[in-house]
Amino acid sequence: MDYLNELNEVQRQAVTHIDGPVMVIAGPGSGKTRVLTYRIAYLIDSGIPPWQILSLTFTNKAAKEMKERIEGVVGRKAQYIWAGTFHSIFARILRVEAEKIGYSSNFTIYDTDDTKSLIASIIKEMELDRNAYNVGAVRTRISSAKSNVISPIVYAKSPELMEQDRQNRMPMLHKIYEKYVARCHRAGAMDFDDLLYQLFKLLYLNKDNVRQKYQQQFQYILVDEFQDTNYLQYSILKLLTDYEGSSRNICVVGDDAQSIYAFRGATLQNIFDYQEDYPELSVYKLEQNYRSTQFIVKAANKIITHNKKQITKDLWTEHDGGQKIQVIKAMSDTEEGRRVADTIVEYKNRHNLPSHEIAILYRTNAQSRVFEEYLRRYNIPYRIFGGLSFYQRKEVKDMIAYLRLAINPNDDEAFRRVINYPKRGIGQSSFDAIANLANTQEISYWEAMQRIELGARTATALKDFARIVLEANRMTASHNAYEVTAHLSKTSGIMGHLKAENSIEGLARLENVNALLDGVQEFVENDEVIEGQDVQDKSLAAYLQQISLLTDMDEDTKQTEYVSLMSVHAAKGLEFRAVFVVGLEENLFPSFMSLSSPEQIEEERRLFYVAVTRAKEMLTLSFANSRYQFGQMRFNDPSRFLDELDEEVLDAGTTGRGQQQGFPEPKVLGGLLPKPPKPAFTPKIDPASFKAADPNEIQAGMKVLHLKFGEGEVQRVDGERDKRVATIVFPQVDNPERRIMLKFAKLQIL
DNA sequence: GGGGGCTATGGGGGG
DNA sequence: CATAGCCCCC
Repeated sequence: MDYLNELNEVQRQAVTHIDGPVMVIAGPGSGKTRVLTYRIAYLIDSGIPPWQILSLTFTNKAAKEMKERIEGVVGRKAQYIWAGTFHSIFARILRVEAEKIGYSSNFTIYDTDDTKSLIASIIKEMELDRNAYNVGAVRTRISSAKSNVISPIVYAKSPELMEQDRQNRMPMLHKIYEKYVARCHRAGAMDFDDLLYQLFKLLYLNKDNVRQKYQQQFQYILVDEFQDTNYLQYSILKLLTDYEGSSRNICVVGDDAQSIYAFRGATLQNIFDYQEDYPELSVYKLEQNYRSTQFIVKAANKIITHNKKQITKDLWTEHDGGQKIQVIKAMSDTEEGRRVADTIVEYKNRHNLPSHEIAILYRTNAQSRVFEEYLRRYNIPYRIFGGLSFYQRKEVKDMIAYLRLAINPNDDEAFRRVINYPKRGIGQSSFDAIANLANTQEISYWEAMQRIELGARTATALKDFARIVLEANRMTASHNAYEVTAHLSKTSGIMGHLKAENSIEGLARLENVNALLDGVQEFVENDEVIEGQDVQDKSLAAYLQQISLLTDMDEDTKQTEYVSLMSVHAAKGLEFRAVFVVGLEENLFPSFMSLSSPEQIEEERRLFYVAVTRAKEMLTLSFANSRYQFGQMRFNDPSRFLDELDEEVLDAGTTGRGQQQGFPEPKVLGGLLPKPPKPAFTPKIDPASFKAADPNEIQAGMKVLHLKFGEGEVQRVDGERDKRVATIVFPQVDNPERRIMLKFAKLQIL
């Protein structure tokens, strides 16, 4: 347990206090991840079986990082820990227990677009006023009801909620909610909130004592970013830990000052309730900041004093001095883009700063465009996180809709999406007839389609469609995800349709579908053990489960040489040597949506606090006097947050009026940049001469050749038969030690 | 049933 | 400014 020496006194106490409820209040950069990791390592070293440990985070990336770090400390036992996001862990449990709450285990996960389109169709069917019933607003309302454990029945009985809806001119909202739930159920679908809500139901209803099963399973529970949990999540945690005879081993880690998700139901009330519900708890406060230099820490402390609602906490650092905070005052959004890019060039040249240590953080994703333009012009590689992800592109969603139908033909939203795509002669009126029958009989579109009687031509078209889906559905029993997807890409007509388009856009769409196919193939062929995933399962259902909870935030920001562009929300938990917080203007940051309420302004301020504390060494704040917003030129005042900073932390040279000029535009950048990005390693292997050995022959000590990782030496082999896993060191790749699932391995013995 | 063009509307952060 | 929904015509 040498790692205990790497901790300061408070951190060590938080790590070794493993019995009973604990709360860790962790300021930014105070070693929170380290505490969580070492705490789990310490639990395992104390003899707690790894499968009794449940560690919940908000992003897959945080979960993955934690597992990797734990594995570094305790070794491969780490893979048996239940570590993941609330949504992914709960989905995993729900797949097993679905029948106990009236679902089939192949349920679909509806994303926000599916939810919105379903709500839109319900509003239409109910013939409600489209102007009063805004789809987005209705969705938010339903989502927040679920997040507060309010069922449609309870909703309709609540005088407050009903009154609110009347005031918002949406008196029938409870009816929409009721229909929405029924429609999700008949389609065998759960939305993101359901992954929590249905798990709560499962535990609460306690059919076959399923609650006790998980209470006993999870003896030690850890929760990261506790300030971002909602009432529903807290209720689940209570069901799991607060019961007669419980050892109440729950440790929550959070920071009230970094609570930025109130808009999706997160509430600081959980922190206060936790202290009341677990009165015997111990609280540890981590206040020493190891991330940032003096001026940044000072600025952060100052920012948060402007909020009334906060748990008093004082961040301090041993890092003296450092660079003061720069301020860029630009005349326009274009100038802001240029000067930020100029400064990046300057940093790269003067401090030899690698791109992956630089981030541009903005309030809204729409701001990324100008920065993109200038970075591209200056030949600086960049990567945009967030915004429209790969899986949200139309052609990709169309293809995925077919995959979803193959697994769950009752998936109404997937059905609606592709019943007539590519065009097969099933128009609006035919679909309306199907939808009508489905609604009167309370069956899915798919079932309604089997029963409906329409004209001969339409009937044939429907039969063709049904055949495509059924064929793929039968394939799923015996074929892997790639085989079914490749098959469907042809039989659905999507590939042919895109090829026939013969335009540049069509070609790009075709490439995206091909990229999806490549992704599925990679999923199937991947022989490496990935923590938290069932590597044995190469089925289409397993693939869909994985991608439905994936966001492009989950990609590693540090692997390649890119400047990162992302929203402040997306940057939480990350750190960079140089950070640019841009668009610091009234109406933008703070957002115009939050100006009317003091609570929301405080949340914007916490968001600013999060942004500022991402920086390790260099922090630059920028704003523009004018910018294009909503399609027209707008003039915004500098953000109030700028005025709230002390002059002493700001670089006087950058705050004066005369400093409006940018750095001279660089001419040739190539030669000035530090070494070019290291290309990803690809072994030079001729696939024709490569002969994969029988996996059963692989033994420790052998020298082997792997198609992706090149030459390596087998360290050891664990497990038996289908579950044999080889640990192999490949000296030519970044993380040389890899764990390879032999069942799927393509290894040549040298 | 399919396609093109016009108008109205909304515009934030995300699993 | 981007997109959804609508109308109209083939």
